[in-house]
Amino acid sequence: MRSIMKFSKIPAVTITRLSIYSRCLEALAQEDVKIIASDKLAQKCGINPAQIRKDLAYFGEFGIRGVGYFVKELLSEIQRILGLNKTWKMALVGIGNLGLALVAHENFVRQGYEFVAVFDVDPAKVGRRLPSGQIIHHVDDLDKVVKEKGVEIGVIATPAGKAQNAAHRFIGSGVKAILNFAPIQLQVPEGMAVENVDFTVKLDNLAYHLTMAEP
Amino acid sequence: MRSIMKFSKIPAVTITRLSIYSRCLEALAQEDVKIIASDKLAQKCGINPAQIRKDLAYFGEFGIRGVGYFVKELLSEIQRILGLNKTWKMALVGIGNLGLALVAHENFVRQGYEFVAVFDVDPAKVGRRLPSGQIIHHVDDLDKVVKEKGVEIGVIATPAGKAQNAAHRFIGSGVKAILNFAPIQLQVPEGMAVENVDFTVKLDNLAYHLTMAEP
DNA sequence: TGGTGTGAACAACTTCACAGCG
DNA sequence: CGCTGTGAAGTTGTTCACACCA
Repeated sequence: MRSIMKFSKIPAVTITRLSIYSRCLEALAQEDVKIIASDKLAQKCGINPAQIRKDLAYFGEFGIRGVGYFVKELLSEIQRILGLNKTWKMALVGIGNLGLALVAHENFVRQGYEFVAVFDVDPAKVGRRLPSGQIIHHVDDLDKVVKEKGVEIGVIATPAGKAQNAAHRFIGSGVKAILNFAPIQLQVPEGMAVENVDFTVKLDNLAYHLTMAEP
Repeated sequence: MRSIMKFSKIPAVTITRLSIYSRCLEALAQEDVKIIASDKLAQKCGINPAQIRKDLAYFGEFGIRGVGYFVKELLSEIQRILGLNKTWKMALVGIGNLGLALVAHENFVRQGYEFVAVFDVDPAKVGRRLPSGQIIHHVDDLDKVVKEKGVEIGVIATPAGKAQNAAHRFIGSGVKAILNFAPIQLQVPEGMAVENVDFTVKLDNLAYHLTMAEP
């Protein structure tokens, strides 16, 4: 049964947790841990051990009964499942403070993600070259550049008011996945994957928690 | 029954959605929309209308049957529920690209969040003043400064390897809420609220989606 | 009349508990 | 023996459908 995927509706959260497992396993591999049981891994991730086993079971049987999981092997299986055995090409729209920070962020490259193109509308920025090497294109050229470079994931780091427009450009250019940092609910057609990175929402959660915890 | 909270275990996701509703309502208020029905609001948020009504019902009765909700009134009710009728004081650890972008991000202030202190370990940075006015303190002074300034929310924007240490500092200083940008699962004591802002995980979700959608 | 508020049905996800295997 | 893999039980969250009221 090994490595046979049972596509019986995998919960969305399972994928998120796989990503977390892979992180913990990377740390373990670095500490030279060879084998780990679901209980220990669970503790490290703050997740129930049965949950881990169930999540993995959607994709195959990766453990050894009575023993646990080989750290390196499990890590590479998870990375394969997530599609991290290739480099994903990303394009960024919005070269503000946040956009710059994202392009400069070395975590992406280490993880198999790469910014191959960047865009803005500001004429003062267009044509300039970033420290990381990319030339800033005008958003009007997005369609052309995205197709030329084979961009697969669009990243939006514009102000909220410009985000939907940026999304439209990506949609038109055939990009099928968007990572959205703007605090707005994007309207996209069926089949388009959108993930929101939304610190305002997270902060509101904390504010609520603190307000409730008051005496 | 108006304004009476029925603390009967409110789902965590409800709070997240309230934050999204408040955003949509802000946009509607700006477009001078006075009244909105749950169906329309649902469409704008990409959420089921019954879900919206149920979420609101946890906190009171804010609508008028046969009519809908007064936009401004509902907005201010939600903001009150979330605890946004005050300014929350935040401290940031880690003045890298991301940290700088966060401090410069004007969205926070507009929303009632303010960075009152910033920290780093780099001697070359400590003592300098940011464009936004804050002096960079050494992390060793975190406890003192946090108490002096009455910091309520800690923000971690360090590399993964330094994040747990930063968390420990915040824990020791009495801060009860952490917004964590580092790609690591923080270990914190009971009663501490942690929210992770995790774009690597979000990207992995997109990568998985794209991999599955392949022919 | 038309949309809210809500019990009741449904769906999704999590945890338990233990058979089964290395 | 000990830990995985997994059905079954439990829990949590979502949607339906309609009574009820402005």
